[in-house]
This record gives sequence, C-alpha cells and structure tokens, in this order.
Amino acid sequence: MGDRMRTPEELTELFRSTGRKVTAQRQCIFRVLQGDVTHPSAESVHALASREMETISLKTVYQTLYDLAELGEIAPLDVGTGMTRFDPNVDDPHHHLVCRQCGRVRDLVAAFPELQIPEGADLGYQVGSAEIVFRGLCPECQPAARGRRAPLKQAQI
Amino acid sequence: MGDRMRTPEELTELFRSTGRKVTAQRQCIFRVLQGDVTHPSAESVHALASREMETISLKTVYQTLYDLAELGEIAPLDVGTGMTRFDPNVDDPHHHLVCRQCGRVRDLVAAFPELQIPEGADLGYQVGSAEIVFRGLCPECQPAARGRRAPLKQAQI
DNA sequence: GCCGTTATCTACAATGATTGTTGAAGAACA
DNA sequence: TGTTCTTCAACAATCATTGTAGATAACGGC
Repeated sequence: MGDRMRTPEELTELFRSTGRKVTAQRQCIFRVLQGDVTHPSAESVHALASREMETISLKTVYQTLYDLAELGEIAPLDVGTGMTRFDPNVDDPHHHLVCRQCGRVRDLVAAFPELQIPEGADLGYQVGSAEIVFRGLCPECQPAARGRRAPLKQAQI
Repeated sequence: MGDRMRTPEELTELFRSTGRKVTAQRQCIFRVLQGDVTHPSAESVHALASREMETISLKTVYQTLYDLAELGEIAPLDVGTGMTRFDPNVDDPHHHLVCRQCGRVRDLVAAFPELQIPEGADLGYQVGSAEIVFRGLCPECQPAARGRRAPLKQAQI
C-alpha cells in the first residue's frame, strides 16, 4: 500500500482543504519528497529544493516538513545520526535499517508480533509501541566480498 | 551481573592504569554515576555534581563521560529526547523503555533472539545489531487507574 | 616533601541543527 | 481587483555539544 507519499497534487489539495496556502516553495518541496526513499533530513530536502528554487530558505523547508508531519503525511524520525530524518512511509508498520558507515536509512517493512516483553521486565511501564533500529552496513558500504549474504556471526539481539 | 557501574574506587584504579589522571572532579562524577539508573544526560550529571562542587564545568562532565565511554564503562545512548543519555549498564544485553511524557529511560533487560528479519526485507544490509526502544508511560506518568496492568490494546509492533 | 612533566581544569568562544521574529510578498476568496 | 490572512526570506537566537587557551593540579622521580 502506502509505499510512497501522496502526489504533489494530492498534497496541494490536502493543504488547501486544511486552510493552508499552497505556494511555489511548498509544491517544490512536495515534488522533492515524492519518491524519495532515503529518509532525508531537512538539510537535504533543502539542498534538492534549492536546485529548482535558488532562494528557498531552510526555514521554509522545516516549516513545510512539520506541516506535513502534522497532517500525518510524513513522520519525523530520530535514528541517532545527529539530525531529524523525515519518513514518507506512514502507512506500513515498519522499522529501520541504518548504515553504520554512511548513515543511509531504509525502511524494513515487517511486523514483529513475537516481540513480547517478558513478565516483570517492563518495570511498570505501559508500553504502547516499539521502534527497532537495525544497524549494519548498507550494500554500498560493504567490503568487496560479494558472495556473502549473512553476517559472519548471528547478531545478538 | 553488571547491574550497576563499577565503584568510584574501581574507576579510579582504571583511570590511573590507563594513564588518565584522577582529579576531584572526576571522582565526584564517579560518585554521581554510582547507582544512577535513570540514564542521565551530561546536563543532569553536571547538575548533581554541582551540588558537591560548585565550580565544576559542564565541559569537564562531557569529557569524563566520554572517557568512561571510551573505557567501555558507560554507553552513550540516543533515544530521541534531544540529548545524549549515558547508560551505566554495559554488561547485560538489553533494550530501553522511554516514557512518552517525562522522558524517563529505564533498561529493559531481555534478549530477543527470535527477532529474525524476514527473507528479503533487509534490503541487502549486513545487519550487526538492533536496538529496540519501547515507548509508553512510566509508572509515575500513568493515569490514576491503578488496577490496570496491560495497555487497552495490544501494541502493534 | 619538592619538581618537572603532562594531563586536566575552567572560562569562553564556536559549531551545527533547529526555532523565533519581522516586515515584505503572495495566495485565497469575495 | 482588493482585502485579508498566511507564508516568505533574511536575519538573530537557542540548545546541546565541541574547540581553544592559559592556569592549575596530578603523578613519578628526586
């Protein structure tokens, strides 16, 4: 299903119908986000948007990203890379793969219903959700050994 | 086992044996960390240390925390609360419980060996580890209803 | 105990990501 | 087209964190 974001046209409609104004800057940002699967930071959205609109300000990008987040179209995400990433996939329940080397973030679309907290280990917390960050090396950052598919040692999780 | 940190005496010994000097500031920080299970930030370690040593600087706290991290005595941790937390438990494999409301962080000591990534979902990443952040309400932040133990709806993970 | 070497200290300035402010410019709608 | 209300760009400000520098203190040898 919601593999990718809504189209710029749908977002335009959504913005208007929620009393937000649709500007050239915003449409440019919609276009940039469209089809992006890299979980970009505000900074990198700004870099891409700047290629089309020289003068677009970083503040505008932040503003629009948080508008989209408010509307539930993207989700801010902190995976410990020093800046907030924005995840355009809000429909599928999923977790994240983060490259230790280059910081690349990808979705890992899978549910883990078997993830039960052992009796008494929850310390009284009323747990509502869990986010799993899998860390490793993305295909681009892996050493030359091409044949290998599995890690040398089973990860201890 | 390693439920809590080494004692200030042990850390003093460790610092000396690795060529680091042991100052009153550092011993003060060792004492503050001792027995702390709240995963404090540098800021809060500094606040506590300041009660004993008026003039201790935040820089010194950061410095010492990262020295301890280098020695493997504590682990820096980013759970999305805006600042780095420090986890004194580096021996038990464990994950984290984070309170949505107050940000309190506690250890959830459990391994999840059954957490297998479905075939093909890893997008070619060579996964080495996984960190799970369970989010919910800590006992102090839970609404009055005392009897209730489980969330109303099973969390979708 | 005293000295010299060398690490560490505090104070302060700088960074990087993000947010606040303000007057000017633009979108929506009559 | 004019009016109104939002959003814009260009700042300045914030927050956590890191860099710099000269003063100070710890440690090992005398």
